Amino acid sequence: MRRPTLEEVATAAGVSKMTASRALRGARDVSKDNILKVREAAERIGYVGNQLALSLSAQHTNLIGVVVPTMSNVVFPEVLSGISAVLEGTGMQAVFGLSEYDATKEREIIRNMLSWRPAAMIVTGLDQPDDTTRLLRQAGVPIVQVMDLDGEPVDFSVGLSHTAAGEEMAGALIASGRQRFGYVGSGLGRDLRAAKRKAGFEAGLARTGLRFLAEETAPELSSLGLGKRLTQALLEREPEIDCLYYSNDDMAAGGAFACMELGIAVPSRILIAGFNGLDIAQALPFSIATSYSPRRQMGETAARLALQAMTDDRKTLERVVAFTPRISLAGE
Amino acid sequence: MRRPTLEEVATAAGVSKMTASRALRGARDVSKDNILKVREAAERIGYVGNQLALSLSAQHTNLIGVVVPTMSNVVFPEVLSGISAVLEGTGMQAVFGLSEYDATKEREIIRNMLSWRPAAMIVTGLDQPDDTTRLLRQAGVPIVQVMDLDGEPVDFSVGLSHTAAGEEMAGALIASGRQRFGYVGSGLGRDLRAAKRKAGFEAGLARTGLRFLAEETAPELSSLGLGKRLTQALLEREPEIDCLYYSNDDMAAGGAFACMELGIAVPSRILIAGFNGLDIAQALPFSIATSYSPRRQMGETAARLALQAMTDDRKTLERVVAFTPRISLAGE
DNA sequence: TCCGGTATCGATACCGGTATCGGTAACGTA
DNA sequence: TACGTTACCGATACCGGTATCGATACCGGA
Repeated sequence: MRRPTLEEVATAAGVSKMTASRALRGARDVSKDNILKVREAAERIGYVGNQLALSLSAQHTNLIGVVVPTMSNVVFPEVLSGISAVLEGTGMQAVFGLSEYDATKEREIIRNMLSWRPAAMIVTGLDQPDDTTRLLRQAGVPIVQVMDLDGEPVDFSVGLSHTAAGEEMAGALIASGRQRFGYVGSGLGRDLRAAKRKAGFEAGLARTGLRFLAEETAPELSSLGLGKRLTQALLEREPEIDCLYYSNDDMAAGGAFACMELGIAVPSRILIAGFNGLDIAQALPFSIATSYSPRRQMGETAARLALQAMTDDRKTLERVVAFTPRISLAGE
Repeated sequence: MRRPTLEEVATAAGVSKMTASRALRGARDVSKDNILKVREAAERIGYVGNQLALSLSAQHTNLIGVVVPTMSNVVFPEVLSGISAVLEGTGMQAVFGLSEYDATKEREIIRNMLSWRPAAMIVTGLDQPDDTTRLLRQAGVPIVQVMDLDGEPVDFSVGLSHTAAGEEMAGALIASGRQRFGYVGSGLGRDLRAAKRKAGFEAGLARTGLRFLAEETAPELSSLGLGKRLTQALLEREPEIDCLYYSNDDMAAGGAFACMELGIAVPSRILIAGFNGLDIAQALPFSIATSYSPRRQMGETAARLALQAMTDDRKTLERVVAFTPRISLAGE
């Protein structure tokens, strides 16, 4: 049971394939009579056009390839959401792929996507290995690298500097009087942006001669549960801490829960600082510090940039779109 | 600057297109010498195969279309994650689409995807309008409907009964001694599964002659912040409530935060019940009730089923894969 | 020397659309 | 009547791969 082809629609309508094609596309040079006949025939036999043939013939697709590392951190679904919203109604279609923070897997996904001849690609981060970068460069379509700024983009980058974000958070926390810092992290080594924030934070501490008095990290990806466990472990080892920096808000919220269970006042006794500005950081009944990252907006901007680069002259577009995360210490 | 074609690789290697094709695919009937020459040429000029031509020729693709309503509820990213994991290494590629809980948008996405001739489709829920169902049925490929069971699947359904889940939660809460119930919901009218849970819960209450004493709902999608606001509003109107049922765990956790701020003991004074069994329901420093839904597992099962139905005889496969959510009142 | 088998290669057709271009019919006008 | 214009239609080529099948070269054995 094969799907009906345009040829079959044409036969059913008693016209040629070419006339049927024109009729369905609303092209000119078709009589009203035939338009009706073809539409009716197509409807009747349930014809659905074949993008494979169309795209092969037209030498381009309406596909935009999007690669993100994971879905288990809400920021990426939000980026996808922003991309999807901008593409809505443009006739473009996003194709998603998950790299699981694995460079090899990422390259295979990108190669796979490129074999579909997408009109543009949006990938996460700037830290791809050289062979992946070459692949992207040779694709001959606009490449937008999203989420990060610390590095050199293939074509365009849309994001924020995680190094700077970490450093500024450190500065703000020191300015607020904190002195004994600890770090709780997850998935370092894989999550390069979290690692950049940590490095930036440490640089910020170093400016006033400070450093982390304790660290607790795990290779797993971030989660509330992990943040809670690692925080408990860290506070047991080093109870004198007065400020904890986390790899992100999920971990930080978990840490906040740990403090609640231990009866530790937040933020008076221990200040908890994360990254992202998730919903949870605001809804919590007490304040935790965070940097608001405009995830959805970055997705939207990346998609818009990709669309522009497809049509406009690429040279006239800004190569780098920088966002600055707003730091909040007070939970608002 | 067009991408190089197989023809160009062949010319560069000094062989015919056909030999080049065979060499790159590792097919037989090519000399070792030519294999090397073609591989080298392809590598040198950065050849990437063209899936459009391949799939058009082969009359099938390696695409699996996946449609979910939103990314702003973590359960869907998790389903996607499960699908993606199962497809990993099978050569199949997932293509995602977001319907935003809009039936018209959903139909357009499905039509769009079908025009790419996917090898299977995975869509959310069983409540598509008739024209969408017809579209799916006529596609001639395996259709897996995921997340829900209350309805008749086109081919296969993988999920749980939300009606039953609501009803059972009501029973469990009544059995635990609660009597004055309230409901806090979001996105009803759009989120049909949340509506089913509510209806089931009400049926469960009705069995012992009970009903919701107060409801607070909003058309927006669920979020922690919304759950918090609606809970505050509801408790102001109806402070005598001793149990609140929520459309899901996001909302419930928001409600829990609202109670904390109001100094209301949870669960002793008010029991809070959600749905999904999210991470947050466990990490919270006090217990909230929830039904654990195996989101990732449903995604995995749906993907596996799609793969099987593509190869095996469809008739031998179970049409319905049912999961039963485990209810937890105690936060574990 | 001749023959069958094996290894290797390439010409051709085809997948299902659309661009292109030439053809036909109808009509108005000189 | 002859001709140009307009409206409409369809045959053909092409996009970039692979399946198929026939061709060629080489080898060993009779």
